[in-house]
Amino acid sequence: MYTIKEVAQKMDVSEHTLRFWAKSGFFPFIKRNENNVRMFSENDLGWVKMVKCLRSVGTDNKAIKRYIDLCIVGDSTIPERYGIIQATKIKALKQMEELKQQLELLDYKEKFYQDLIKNNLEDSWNPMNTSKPKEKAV
Amino acid sequence: MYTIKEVAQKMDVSEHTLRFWAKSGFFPFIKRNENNVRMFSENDLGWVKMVKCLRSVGTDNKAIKRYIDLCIVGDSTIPERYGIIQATKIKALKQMEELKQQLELLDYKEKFYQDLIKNNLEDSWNPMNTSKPKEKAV
DNA sequence: TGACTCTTGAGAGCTACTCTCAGTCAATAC
DNA sequence: GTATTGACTGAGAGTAGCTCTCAAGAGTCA
Repeated sequence: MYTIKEVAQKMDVSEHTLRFWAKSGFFPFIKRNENNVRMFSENDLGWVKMVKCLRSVGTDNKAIKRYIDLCIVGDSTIPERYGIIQATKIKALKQMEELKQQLELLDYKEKFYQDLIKNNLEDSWNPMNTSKPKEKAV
Repeated sequence: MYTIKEVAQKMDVSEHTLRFWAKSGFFPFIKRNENNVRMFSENDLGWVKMVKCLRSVGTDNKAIKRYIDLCIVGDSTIPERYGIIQATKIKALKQMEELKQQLELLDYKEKFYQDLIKNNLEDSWNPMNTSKPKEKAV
C-alpha cells in the first residue's frame, strides 16, 4: 500500500492532481487508513496508469469518468469499454503521426540554424569577408 | 494571401485560436486589407506552422512569444533560438517515448477485451456452459 | 433596400489543473 | 508534557489556454 506521495513519485503525477482525480471519482476503490489517509493498493496503481494514459491522449475528464463507471458496472459494459479503448488507440496513433511531422519540422529548423551558425563563424574567422549583411532569418 | 478562415482550414487550427495567437503577438507581420481584415501571407503560414509545432509539444505561450521576439530581433539571437529548437526537439522525443508506452498499454487492453468478448460469445453459444460467473474485469 | 455572410474586438465561460491555506494528527526533540 | 516538525486533509482561489457569444461593420446578391 502506498501513500499519495509515494504514488506521485512512482507514477510521475503531482499529489494535487492525484487528489483532484480522486475527487473526480477516478479511483473508486481507494481505502483510507485509521487517520483518513488515502492508501493506494497495487490495483489502484493500475487505475492511475489507465487514467494517466487516457489523459495523455487528450480524453477529457468527463469521458474518463464514463469509462471508470462502466468498469464498476461489470461485464455487461465490456463492448462499450472495448470501443473506448479502440477509439483511444486511434487517437494515440494520430498523435504519433502528428508528432512525427513536428519532429521533421524541428529537424529542419535545427539544421537551418546549424548552417547559419557555421556560416557566421566562418565569416568572423575570415579577415577577407566582405559579404553584405544577410537577410533576416525567420 | 489567405483570410483567417482559409488559414484555419488549411492548418487545422480554429479561427478563435488564430485570433488568440495573433493577439498574443505570435504573428507580428500580418497585414490587414482595406476593411481591417487579416490577410495571411505564405510566410505567415510558416509562423502558424511553427507556433502550432511549439504548442503541440507543450511549449507555453510565454516561451513561444520569447521565440517570436528573438526571431524579430535578427541574427544576433540565432544561438538562443537554436537552443530553443534543440530543447523542443528533446521534449518531442520524450513525448514520443511516452506515447509509445501508452500505445502498448492500449494494445494490451484491446487484446484483454477481445479475449473477454470472445469467451463470452463462446459461452453464450454453448448450451452446456455451466461455468460460474467470472470475476469483474478492471 | 434589405437579407445574408463574413469579419472584427471585447469579454464571459470553460477545463483541468495548480496552488495556498488553515487545520488535523502522529512522531520526535527538549 | 509541551513544542516543533512533517505528512496529510478539504475548501477554495488562481491560472493557462483556449472556446464561445455577441454586437457592430462592411461586402454581396436579389
